[in-house]
Amino acid sequence: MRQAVTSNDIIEMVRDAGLRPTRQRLSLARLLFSGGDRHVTAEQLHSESLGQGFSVSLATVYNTLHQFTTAGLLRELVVDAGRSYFDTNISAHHHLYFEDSGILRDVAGDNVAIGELPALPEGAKISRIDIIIRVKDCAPAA
Amino acid sequence: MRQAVTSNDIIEMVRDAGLRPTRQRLSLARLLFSGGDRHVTAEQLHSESLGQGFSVSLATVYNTLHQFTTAGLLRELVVDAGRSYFDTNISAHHHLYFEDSGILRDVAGDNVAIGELPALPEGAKISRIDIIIRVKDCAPAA
DNA sequence: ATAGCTGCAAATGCTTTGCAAGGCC
DNA sequence: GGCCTTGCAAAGCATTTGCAGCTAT
Repeated sequence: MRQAVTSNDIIEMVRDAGLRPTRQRLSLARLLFSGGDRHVTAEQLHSESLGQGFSVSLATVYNTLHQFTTAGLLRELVVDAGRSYFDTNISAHHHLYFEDSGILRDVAGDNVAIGELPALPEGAKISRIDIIIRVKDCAPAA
Repeated sequence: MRQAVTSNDIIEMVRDAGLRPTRQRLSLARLLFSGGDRHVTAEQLHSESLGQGFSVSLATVYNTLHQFTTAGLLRELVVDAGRSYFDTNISAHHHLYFEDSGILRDVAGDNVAIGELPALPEGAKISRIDIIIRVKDCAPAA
């Protein structure tokens, strides 16, 4: 797991992504990458930032999330129409989605094996394989 | 593959789903289930119906698609934020998604094997496993 | 007759964009 | 100083909803 706790790490991470280390981006990066792996929506991250006392506009949150995604710091995932999550864990892994609570949990990549892949059309390259295991009726412990 | 070509088949299919066989639902069902397997968006189905000379409001298309989905005649799948496809193939299978063209293709369920499943929280039941293989850079033949 | 369905248009919710002001290098 | 960023508010898009009128049974 990526460890980026110090301010310098955060600054460097943003700079390495080819982005200016502005106050907003650093604050958001700190929220995203200081703890363990996270799955957040733009809305969630926005209210978190407000809760922590620094204000970032929602538009900037969206912009930043997409910039981080393009830079490879985040992975976007779509579970429901009209709701995008951003996953701070960019290693190969899959997801367990609790339909009732909307909670998302990682599944280690090697817990789900993909067998034989279908033949791809000539020239096509796999950019990613998303596996979402949808679960019902029982909310996770928390 | 489901074969439902005659009007009677269509009527029965809708009736079996617990829905009244109205003109609109029958027309849409005919578009959806007369050919082979299809992946359509609400918007697509709506313009198809207009093209065929019968008019159905977009709201009704959405309602109908969701009613069919709830009844188990369709399967909804989300590949991109803000775009829902409805798949007339409800058997176990997965998808190849061409990111450039937005085209979706079925992958036979047995071409992708799921190995060991992660332990689920107590009481949880898998409602579905979605596997989307995202492909880049090459549009399919058609 | 009546319960269910449809159509329209307005409302919703998430996301993106345009543009003026501000901040990093 | 110059260019990238930000913030706000407005626009955008897909989808849903409210309600009056219509239709299958």
